[in-house]
Amino acid sequence: MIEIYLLEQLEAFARCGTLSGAADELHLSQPALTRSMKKLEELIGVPLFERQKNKLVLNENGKLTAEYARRVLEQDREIIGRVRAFDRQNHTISIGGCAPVPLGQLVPQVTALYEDMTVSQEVHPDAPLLDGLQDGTFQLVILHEEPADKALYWVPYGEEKLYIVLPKDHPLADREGIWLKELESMNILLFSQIGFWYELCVDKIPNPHFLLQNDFEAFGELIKASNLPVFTSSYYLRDPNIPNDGNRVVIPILDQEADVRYYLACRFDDKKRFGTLFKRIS
Amino acid sequence: MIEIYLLEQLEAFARCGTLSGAADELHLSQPALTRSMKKLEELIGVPLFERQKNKLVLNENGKLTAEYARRVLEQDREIIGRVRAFDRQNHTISIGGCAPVPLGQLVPQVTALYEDMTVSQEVHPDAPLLDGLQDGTFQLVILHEEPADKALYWVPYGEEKLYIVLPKDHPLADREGIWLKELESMNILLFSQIGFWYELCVDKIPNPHFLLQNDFEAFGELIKASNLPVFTSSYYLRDPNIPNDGNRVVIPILDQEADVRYYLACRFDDKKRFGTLFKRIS
DNA sequence: TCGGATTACGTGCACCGTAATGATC
DNA sequence: GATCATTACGGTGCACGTAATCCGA
Repeated sequence: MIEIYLLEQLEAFARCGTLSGAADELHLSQPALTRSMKKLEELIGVPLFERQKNKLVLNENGKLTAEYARRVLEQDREIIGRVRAFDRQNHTISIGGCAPVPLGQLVPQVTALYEDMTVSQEVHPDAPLLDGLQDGTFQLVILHEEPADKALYWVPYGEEKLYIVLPKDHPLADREGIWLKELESMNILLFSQIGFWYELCVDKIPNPHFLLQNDFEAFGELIKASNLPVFTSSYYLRDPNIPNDGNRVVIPILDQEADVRYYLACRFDDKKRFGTLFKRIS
Repeated sequence: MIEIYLLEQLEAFARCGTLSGAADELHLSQPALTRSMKKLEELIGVPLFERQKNKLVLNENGKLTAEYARRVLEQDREIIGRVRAFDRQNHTISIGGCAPVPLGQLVPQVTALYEDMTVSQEVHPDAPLLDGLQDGTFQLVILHEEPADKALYWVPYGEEKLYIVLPKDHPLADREGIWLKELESMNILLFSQIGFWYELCVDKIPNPHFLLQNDFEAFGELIKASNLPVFTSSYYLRDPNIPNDGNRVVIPILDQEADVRYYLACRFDDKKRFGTLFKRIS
C-alpha cells in the first residue's frame, strides 16, 4: 500500500514544481523528498518523472498519480472532520423555535433532562424549522402552527398572546382591544429578537415605524425613559419583575394571529429518545 | 494526517470483530493493534470504541470511521493499478483487424517502426473494432468496409479475394467461377481463425458443413491427406510455400463480398502519431 | 556562484514483537 | 485453561537530517 505521507509529498511536489520548494513547504529536507519520490516510483513500478540533469519533472504517469493522490488525500483529510462532526452531533441537541419565549422555557428543561448533552438553540420561521427537522439540523422544534407532516410527532406547548402597551394619553388608550391595522404609521418600540412576531407585525401593520432595539437591557431602559408604545405578551405580563409604572395601559391585540398556540415537534424516529421530555411537558 | 496503515488495521478489526483476529490476518501482534487503535482515537479526537473489560467493540463513531477507511483504502489501492495500466497503455499499440491476413502483414511493420512499443493484435468484426477505436481499446484497426466516421483517418490497405480449392474429380471442378450458394451442404475444410470470412461463409452458404480446424499445422496436413474442398485466398496463392499438388483446382468465388478491400484506420487525433506508418504504406 | 537534485552516512523515533498481567468465559 | 485486551520493555527498520558532490543557469 502507498502510505499517505508519500502521496502528500508527491502532491506538494506537483504543486511546487521543484523538490526544494516542496521540501520547504513540508518542512522537510530535499534528500527526504528525493528518496520518497524514488520509493513511490519503485512502489508503483513505472517511471513517474523525467529526470533531467538538474531538474525533476512529472511525466504523464506522474501527473496522473498526483491527480489520484489529491483525491485520496482529500478523502483522508475529510475523515477527521466528518467523524468529529458526527460525534458532536450525537452529543448536542439542536432546538429551533419560531419565537424566543417558548424556546427560553424549553432549553432549561432539556438541559436538565439530558445532562451529558450540549443544547443549542436557534430562532427561525416555521418552514426552515420543519426542513431542519428533516435534514438533521434540529432534533426539536417549536412551531406556532400544527405540523401536518405525518413523519413528525408533536404535543401542544403553551400559548402566547400579544398586547400593546400605550401611554395613558394616547388616543387609543381607552380601547378594550386594538387591531394591528389600527397601528398604522405609529412609532413603536420593538425588541428585534422576537421571531415570527416580527413578520406578523410587518404583515399586519400598514406603513410600520418600528424603533428596533437589539439589546434587551437597553430596550428596557428605553421603555422606562420614554412613553412610546411597545408590544408585550401574556408571558411578560405574568412576570412580576416588569412593573407597570402606571403611566401606560395594556391593551390586547384583537387579530386572530396574535393569539398563538405553540407546538413542540420532533421526528417520529426520535419520539422514544425524547419520551421523558414529552412526559414532563404534558 | 491519518496514515494508510492505521486505516488498514481499523478496517481489518471492523471485519474481524476482535483485535486478535485482525492481528492474525495482518500478520501483526495484538499489542500492535491495541496501540494503533489508541493512536487512531487520539488522532481523530473522539472515542471510536466501547471498551468492555475483555472486549473491544466499535461504537457509532468507529463504524463511521471504518466506513470512510474502506473508501480511502480502495482509492489508495486503485492508484497502483490505474497508473500501471495507463503506463502500459502508453507503451503498447493495440491493433484490431477483421481478418488475420492483413493483420499479419501490418504487425511486423508496426513493430519495426515503433521499437520501444509492445504491439498486440486481436481479430474482431468491424463494429467492435470501431467501438474499440473510440474507447481506446485499439489504436489501429483494419476494416473491410470504408469507415464513414469523420473522426477517423484511414487509408486503403490492400485487397484479398476468396477462392475455393476443389478436387479435380469434383462436379464443379471445371467451372470458371462458383457462387457461395452453390456450395450448399458441401463438406469444406475450414481454418477457424479467419475473422469476418467465417461470418461471410456462414451467411452465404446454405446448410454449411464446415470441418473446423484450430491448428494451422494440422489444417495443412488435413489438406494434403484428404481431397476435401478448402477455401484459400489471393494471399495464399501468391505464397510459393503452399504448392499445388496437381490434384486440386483453384476456382474463384464470384460473390461480390468475396472480393475485399481492406482499410487501415486510426482516430484523427492519432494521425500524426502514426504518420510515418501511413507514409510507408502508401 | 547560486539553486536544484542526488548520494553517502549517521541517527532517532515510531512501530513492532515478546513477555507479563488482568479479565472474562 | 482458553481467549482476548492491555501494559511494560526492548529492538529495529526506516524515514529523516546533515554534509558532500554534481550539474546547469
